[in-house]
Amino acid sequence: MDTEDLKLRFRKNGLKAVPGRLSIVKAITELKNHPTVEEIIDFLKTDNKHISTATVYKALNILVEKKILKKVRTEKDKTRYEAVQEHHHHLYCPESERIEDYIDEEVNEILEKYFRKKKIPGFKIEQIEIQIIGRFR
Amino acid sequence: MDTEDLKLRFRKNGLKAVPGRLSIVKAITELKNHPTVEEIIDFLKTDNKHISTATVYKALNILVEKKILKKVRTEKDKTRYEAVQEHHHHLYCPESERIEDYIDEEVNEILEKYFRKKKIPGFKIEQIEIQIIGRFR
DNA sequence: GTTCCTGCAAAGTATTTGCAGGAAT
DNA sequence: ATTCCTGCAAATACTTTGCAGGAAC
Repeated sequence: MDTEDLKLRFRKNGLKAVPGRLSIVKAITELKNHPTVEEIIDFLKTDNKHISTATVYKALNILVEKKILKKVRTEKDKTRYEAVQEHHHHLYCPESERIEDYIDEEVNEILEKYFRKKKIPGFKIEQIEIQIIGRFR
Repeated sequence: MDTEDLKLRFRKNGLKAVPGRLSIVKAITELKNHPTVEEIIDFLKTDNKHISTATVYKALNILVEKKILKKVRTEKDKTRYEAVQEHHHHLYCPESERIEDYIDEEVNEILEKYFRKKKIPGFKIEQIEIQIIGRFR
């Protein structure tokens, strides 16, 4: 994610382009692993960027609200975060707690087509997300 | 879920068929709404069954481990629980935090067939769960 | 200059743990 | 008899909040 794009995106959402927020989003995109708050802070520490826990939490909440980030939750306690990008799904291994993005236009089309035909009474579908549970080898 | 069946299931898993556990699983099946711990305790209170928070948490963790219950997590903080039954998916409305089970053999078959053909390199699929996000009306 | 961000410490909520007594096997 | 469950209170883990100073607009 390009820094200037990101700044624009912040401003479009009425957010100031402050270093804290920028570095948080950059950390999440660079880490890739759907990091926890702890992992984000550690990453920034390694980068010699100090940022307090409270600031990270505050920034994360705002960014989720503005749909720049998204929460990812597993059966474990800690919330993980990812940068919102194209429509994607997750490969998840409960044992290692590893999560990978899974992008597959074909399956999207199949599901979209299926649910266009097969309506669910009383429910308006906005998005479909698949969680593919298994093991990495 | 029948009480005797449940007791058998407990014993098969090396768990004692104690009242606490029985009433918790019954509460979850009767509540249907993927209840939180608080909702489970409130439900039991109404039933004049007192049970301490710690006991509920301990029981829930054991039952999840033994695969009699399952955690259901949303972007909100509180963990919700459901009784494990047939393979199903979730309709989820973030606004109302309402979750409904969605059972659809047809979509299971479509996905199964699709992923039998289309392998994901380095990943062994065990289960596929769809989260259908939208709004109830 | 105004509004919003940042950090610290304190508070809040959800969940876990240790231990002593009690119930199921 | 043994093993495991139950409840209480205390502890822990994660996240939020209030406030004062500082940075972006």
